[in-house]
Amino acid sequence: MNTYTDFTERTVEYNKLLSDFKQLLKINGLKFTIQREVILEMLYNSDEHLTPEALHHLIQEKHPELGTGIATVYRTLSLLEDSEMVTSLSFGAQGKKYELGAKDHHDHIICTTCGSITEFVDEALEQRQKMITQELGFVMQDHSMQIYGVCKNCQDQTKK
Amino acid sequence: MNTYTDFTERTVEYNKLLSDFKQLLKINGLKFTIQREVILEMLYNSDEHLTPEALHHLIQEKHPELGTGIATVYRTLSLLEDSEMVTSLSFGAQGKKYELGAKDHHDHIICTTCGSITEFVDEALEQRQKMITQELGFVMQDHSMQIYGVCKNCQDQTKK
DNA sequence: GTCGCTGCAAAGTCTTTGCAGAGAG
DNA sequence: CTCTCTGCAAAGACTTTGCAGCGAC
Repeated sequence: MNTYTDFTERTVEYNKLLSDFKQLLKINGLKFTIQREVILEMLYNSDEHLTPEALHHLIQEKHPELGTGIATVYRTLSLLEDSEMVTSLSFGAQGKKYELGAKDHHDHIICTTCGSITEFVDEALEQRQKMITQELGFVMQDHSMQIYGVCKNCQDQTKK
Repeated sequence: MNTYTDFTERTVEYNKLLSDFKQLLKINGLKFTIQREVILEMLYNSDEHLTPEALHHLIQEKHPELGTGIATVYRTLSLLEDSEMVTSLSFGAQGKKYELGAKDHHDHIICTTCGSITEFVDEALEQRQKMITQELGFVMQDHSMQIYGVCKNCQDQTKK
């Protein structure tokens, strides 16, 4: 699981991520373990926004031999979040969901019927946010935006 | 605590809110209790965004004779949230904060140093959000936006 | 070898629920 | 009077922590 021999664009991207992670660990005198790699890999390969529990299930499924504990998942997510390699999202429901932070900045639109999360980017919105922040005398560090609605799919479902 | 005899603008507004609440309770065959009124009142009189626990403390402080339980606070907040009279905000930290939903729509800018929450409204942002939602084929129900940064106050503190 | 990491289980938080008595309508 | 509410305490859900053995470096 450690080394890829084919170099599609995706694996190149993943390898960069992985080496960043290793770098990060080294700098802080931390160790690179199979569990940590698997967690990163799962986050990378999932298009979903995962809860710690969902992530744990996924790992149990794909790598049952590791017997990874939920505590390790939490610990690694904290580590990754502190290092800004993943971002946590907290919506109305309880619990957080995590996504890889390496992706470009984007916002989220959440379907209140099926719970799916779609990402989008809008430059006009970004610009406007910067302006507002300045007007209010803040120094902006980050921002997040969520729109809640009903997605095309669920609208169609209802019509049937 | 039940009846105000002066009619400043603020109490008029509060009385409207209160009668809406009573209306809501009546429609659903629920009862109007002192505890429920106090919770609404505290939410109305607080400019803060309150956690259930903070709200509970506040109530204990202002109306210790009621001995209001935390469970009642949670139950009432759920009730109010279901009825869309209050809105819950969940940020990165754990736990939710609540605010009265009767206020006009607005977004939040949160100081990552002192934790204070400032509200703002921006029409351009609102418009843009509507457009995006349409483009993505969603029917918009709601949205929320948070900007994280350092407020003027905390910037000044740091300089000293 | 050393010292951080891991799984497990126990301990914490925060929130919800069951129950019997209190109280609104 | 009836049926909902309430406070209390117990139970739940989700996270964090302590510890002894394991494993990366």
